[in-house]
Amino acid sequence: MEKFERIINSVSRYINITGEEAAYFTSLLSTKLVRRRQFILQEGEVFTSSCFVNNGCLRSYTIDKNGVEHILQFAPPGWWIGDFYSIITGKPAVLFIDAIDESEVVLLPKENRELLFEKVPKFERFFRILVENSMAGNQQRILDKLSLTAEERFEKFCLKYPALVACLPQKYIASYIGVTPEFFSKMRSKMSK
Amino acid sequence: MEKFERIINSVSRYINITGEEAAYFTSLLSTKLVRRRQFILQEGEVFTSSCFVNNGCLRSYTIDKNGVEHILQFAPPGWWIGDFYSIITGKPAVLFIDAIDESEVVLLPKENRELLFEKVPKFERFFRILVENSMAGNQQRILDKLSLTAEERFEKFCLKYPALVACLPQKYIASYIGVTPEFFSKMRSKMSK
DNA sequence: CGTCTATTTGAATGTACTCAAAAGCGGTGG
DNA sequence: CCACCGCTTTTGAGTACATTCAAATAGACG
Repeated sequence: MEKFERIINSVSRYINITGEEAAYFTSLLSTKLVRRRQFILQEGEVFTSSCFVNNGCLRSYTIDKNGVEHILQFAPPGWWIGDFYSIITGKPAVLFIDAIDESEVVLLPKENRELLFEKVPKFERFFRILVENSMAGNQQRILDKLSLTAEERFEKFCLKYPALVACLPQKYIASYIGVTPEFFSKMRSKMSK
Repeated sequence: MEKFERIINSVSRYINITGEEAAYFTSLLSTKLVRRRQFILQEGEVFTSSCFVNNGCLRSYTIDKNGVEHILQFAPPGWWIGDFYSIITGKPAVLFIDAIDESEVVLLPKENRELLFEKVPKFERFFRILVENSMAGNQQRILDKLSLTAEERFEKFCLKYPALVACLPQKYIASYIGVTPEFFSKMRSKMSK
């Protein structure tokens, strides 16, 4: 299947799967088009699917008691996005997830992921490695927020996600690094001198 | 083995293992006594072992360019601690890990963990679940740092780790929630009114 | 072209930090 | 047993980084 080529390639970078296993895997998947600003998840819904981005770009975030958005993650093509809390507990999600650009995503529902683990146990390995890598990144992000200034966090962001810096509205970057859009704007003009 | 009882129990909460598998697992482990303030890892060393706490308490942290410590994690009994970056990449660690109290830890070196995955694949499942749970917690911590005030973060910390609040020096809690010890002290006295 | 949203700019404010000094607390040795 | 030492916590004054609110400007899209 054309539309599952990317996810198969992504999986194959960590584990070897036969054509048969790949066929079984893709039988558990579905694709979905998500329009700009369209939600695939709103806080309070149960959302237990893991979501792989074929193209476009999504983001996950919360909205605090003052109505301010705080972005947890961007998901450009080839990345996974979801709500771990909801996937693990089966309870309502704490996050919103929507599309920044028109996107195509691949969905792997929790029940199917569990079937996959039963039938093809090496997928346990794939998801273990995937989440261990994410974990290393998230731990670094916590430390960065604790120890770096806003300018330094922005510089790191630019190095880590050069493609995103070019295409994201800067209020999203401000939210991700943890400052207000106004302060971010002032900071940028100061940095360019 | 007495000293591996706790880790076996911990693993058994997520996967069923036979006596034989447990025996193989424990053959890959070693224990170590860590005295108060003693390091099991200093930044720049390669440290690829996963570390399970039998008793006592450890912490992982970085030291920034001004010499200030920033605590990433506390590891009371039953918790795992390590440096994901070093485990995954094999490169020098970015963290320090030392004992807050006299502790006994169980060490699982990376090579042994990989042997374990080969021989008893369901351990892939155990570690996947373990790290998915950690991931959910870490994502929440990022969002808390982005959206909550220092007071709110402290209140959450008290709810989540009541046992730690009672026994940790408060400068460690300050570091974990991301404020200076001086500010933390003032905040506490303000909150108690 | 007009509307809607994003970005910039400025002034006032607040949260948290730095530096300095004092007070508290626990362990150790005389 | 108490005096001293080192480390943690408290307190205060001054400061800095980042926020809020408001308004102006710039861009994007139908």
